[in-house]
Amino acid sequence: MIQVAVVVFSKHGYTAASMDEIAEHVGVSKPMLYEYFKSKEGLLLACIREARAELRRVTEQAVAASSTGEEALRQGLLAFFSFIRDHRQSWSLIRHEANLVGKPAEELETTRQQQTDLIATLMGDFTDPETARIAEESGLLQAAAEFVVGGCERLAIWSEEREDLTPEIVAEYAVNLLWGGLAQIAGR
Amino acid sequence: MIQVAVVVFSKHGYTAASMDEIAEHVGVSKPMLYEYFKSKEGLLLACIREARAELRRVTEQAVAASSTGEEALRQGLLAFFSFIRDHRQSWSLIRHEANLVGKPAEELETTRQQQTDLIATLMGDFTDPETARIAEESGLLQAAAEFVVGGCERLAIWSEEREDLTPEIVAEYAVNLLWGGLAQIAGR
DNA sequence: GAGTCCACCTTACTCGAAGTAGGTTACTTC
DNA sequence: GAAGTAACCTACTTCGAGTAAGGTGGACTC
Repeated sequence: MIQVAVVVFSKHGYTAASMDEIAEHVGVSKPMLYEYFKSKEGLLLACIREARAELRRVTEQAVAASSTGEEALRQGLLAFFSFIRDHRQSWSLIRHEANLVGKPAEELETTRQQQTDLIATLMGDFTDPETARIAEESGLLQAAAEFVVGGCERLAIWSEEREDLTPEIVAEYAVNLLWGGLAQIAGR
Repeated sequence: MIQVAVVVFSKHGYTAASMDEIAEHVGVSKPMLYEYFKSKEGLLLACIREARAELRRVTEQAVAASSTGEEALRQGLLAFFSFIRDHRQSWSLIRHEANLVGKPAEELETTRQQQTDLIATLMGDFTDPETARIAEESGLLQAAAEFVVGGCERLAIWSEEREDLTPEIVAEYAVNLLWGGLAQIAGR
């Protein structure tokens, strides 16, 4: 049911997708959709929740299987970019979650926060304690995590239409950039 | 006229905003809006175009006034974060441009590309020629630019609800992260 | 085994907002 | 002053989100 909705939403976009169409594809009548998911927004929310949960699962798994900090970073990113490649529709929904405005989106913020928290603690783990404490207090750790997430999302969108780029290559780019910084690229 | 629309769109969100309301606030009738901007999407598009143009103006100006690469980076980011702080509504629209799905958004991609191109050439400028050539060929330069843009957007969203953070501080965070990389934070 | 309840599902509606048809005013041009 | 036209409005159509009210079948009571 949610799967069907994901397909329709990602095909036409949230606004253009009609509940009637979804209902028909599911093989059920419209009031049923409203029974299960309160509203059109509710349905979209459920879809996004599902997609995010799946994304979270694969990245956490990848991270957990790593030993060093740098490897965790690389594996996590690789899992992320691979997910994008293999689940375009889910990814499309996650990207467009901004269509939800106001209160209902707050629950999603929680999910997102979990994502950044994962990265933040990850970074905290492989940082020496004193530096980590300072970074944490200033909010720098959170900021860095947010930055990583945003950068990767954008990178994923960019790489979508470049078929010569495998998830491995993109993850490699991201790791290099992140780990070494621009100073390295600049050669200084 | 566009200004009014920006206010309404950013207040209720694209879907919830009604053309009637906008028309009334403007002091004109609905068909007029359709005369000038083809459709609701068209109106939103015009608003976003306007907002993006303004954003682009201030960042380019900041970059042009800088001499070294690192300073250009810092000043550009500062201009960006200041813009966000001072033009919440415009920023809100830019963030939600994803509401436009399909063809009309292509024109926006162009604008966005200009933004990343600016960053890419900027980075190319302060990189030694040989390194730059290699980076360019592999697409790394573009990738880095995309990453920067995405990271900053996310960072901007995050910093919006933290009033203790001035644009200066956030820009500083971003510069440090970008320039030095995570390795620096990790203390290794 | 007839009556009653209830979960599940449908058809057929309301209502609000996007988009449009066609008319009106007022101003320019010859 | 008639013809044309630009700018604008009122009043409509259309479409889709959300809902009301009713029907069907199975389980449960006595």
